[in-house]
Amino acid sequence: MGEASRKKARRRPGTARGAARAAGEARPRKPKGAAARTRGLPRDGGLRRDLIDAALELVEASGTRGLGWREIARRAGVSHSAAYRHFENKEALLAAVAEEGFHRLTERMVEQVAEARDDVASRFEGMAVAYVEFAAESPARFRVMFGRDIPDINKHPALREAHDFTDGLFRAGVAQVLENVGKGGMTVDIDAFTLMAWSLVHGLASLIVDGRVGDVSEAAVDPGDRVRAMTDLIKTFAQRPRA
Amino acid sequence: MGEASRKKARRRPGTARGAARAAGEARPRKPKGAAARTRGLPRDGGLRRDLIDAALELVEASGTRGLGWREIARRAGVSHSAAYRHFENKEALLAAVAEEGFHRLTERMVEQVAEARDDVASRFEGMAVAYVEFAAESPARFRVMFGRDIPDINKHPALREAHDFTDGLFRAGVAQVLENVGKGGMTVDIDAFTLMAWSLVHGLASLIVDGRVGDVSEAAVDPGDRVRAMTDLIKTFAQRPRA
DNA sequence: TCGATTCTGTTGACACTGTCAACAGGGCAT
DNA sequence: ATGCCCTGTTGACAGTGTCAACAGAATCGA
Repeated sequence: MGEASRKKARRRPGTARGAARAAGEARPRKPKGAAARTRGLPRDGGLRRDLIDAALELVEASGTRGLGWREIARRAGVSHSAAYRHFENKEALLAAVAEEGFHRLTERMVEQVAEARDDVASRFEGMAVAYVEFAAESPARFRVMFGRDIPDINKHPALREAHDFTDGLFRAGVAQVLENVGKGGMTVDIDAFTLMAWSLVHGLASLIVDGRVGDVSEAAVDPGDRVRAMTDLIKTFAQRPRA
Repeated sequence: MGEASRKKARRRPGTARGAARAAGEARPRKPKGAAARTRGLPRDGGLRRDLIDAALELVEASGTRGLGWREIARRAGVSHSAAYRHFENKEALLAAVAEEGFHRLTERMVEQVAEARDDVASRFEGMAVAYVEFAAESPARFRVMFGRDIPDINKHPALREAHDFTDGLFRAGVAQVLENVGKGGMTVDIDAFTLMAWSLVHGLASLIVDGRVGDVSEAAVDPGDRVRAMTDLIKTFAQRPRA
């Protein structure tokens, strides 16, 4: 393994493209006209959708490790590398998967809040239940959303937006809780409080996703029940008699 | 992509080995004598160690995604596939990396506890600080330890043991806290309480590792300070005047 | 209406990966 | 001394992500 200078320095015959290109949407040619949306073959509604759906299925089934363009393309009924007309690279596809994940998570949080009793504690509990249940049901997707398959979320504006929306929803809920519970002349840093709440919820979700809870015996405890057990615990301490 | 039956069904000419083999240590030949430790070339102390060290460096530097046998082997001064005399496969190598991670984490927790003031709250805070600081300093290693690069920890007994030891340490600390704080006739489920504490700590660590906290302005808050801010917050609520 | 342009998909290639079989030499026990 | 086993090398194979070159179809500008 000594001998420097092997058979490197091939490739890149003509142009010098491919070197610097944003990880954005698809391969650009020329922005020019603004109406470049419904060109080319109709293809029943867009290959892009099909590719995302196929990727979603595969990610759910076997995680992000065994996810390959060839299999995705096969499921979508096209040849490999067709996907490169719709996604810059694999990371861009995963960003789309993550984006859909945040949309779904937001939906679930809104649902749970709507179903909750009309007090801030119940509403927050609803969001936490939605968060953890979502993670438990779609662990691989959850990992794509929060893991390092997408090293820099800022390179994917749509994903960034979806993330921020979910984030804002959660923060608003936490702020309400704090407002409601924080009487009594205490001054608490809202950011620190939010981070604590998020850590609690995200931590439980992560531990479930990574298979760290429920090793033996009790088999499968409902994730929602775990969250409720936690909030009950907090209430117990909040209402405990003074020492 | 049509035409079934391509040029498959090659390989596997002679023996039928490689089919069923545990994901344990290295390629077994015959356990036989118990003294098979210092055979072959001396190689300054074992290639296995060098491989783990090289893998550690690379994992820290660029995560588990760009981790390749060839580069690892090059750093260790051997040829690719030499590693297969010491590790069943890549997962086994990662398991070794994770195992070392748990050992290191345990060390740090013990250190912090030793340095802490002599009350249970401080000792627990010390463990939490160790946990989160470790994650922040070695995010890639933390991910290997808790992520899904190793799908089933039970296939790696040494890793399982290291994990369980750390886990036990943490649980013992939480149990002490509960014992100390749980006066007042309340009955709390110790498992639920432990899970809550672990979720809080692990959640903060995960959020930091995945770059979810500290997006703007405040740049780099010390992870230990974040933990202390959290425990202070909890104390504030624990000691708040009754409503 | 018609040619030019631009999308979108296919084909085939390249560099690179994990893993394995076949081989080779050194150290150990017999 | 002999033979076995350990540990390393070499070279291969199947499979990966990505790209260049090509080809048909839909649209736009004239």
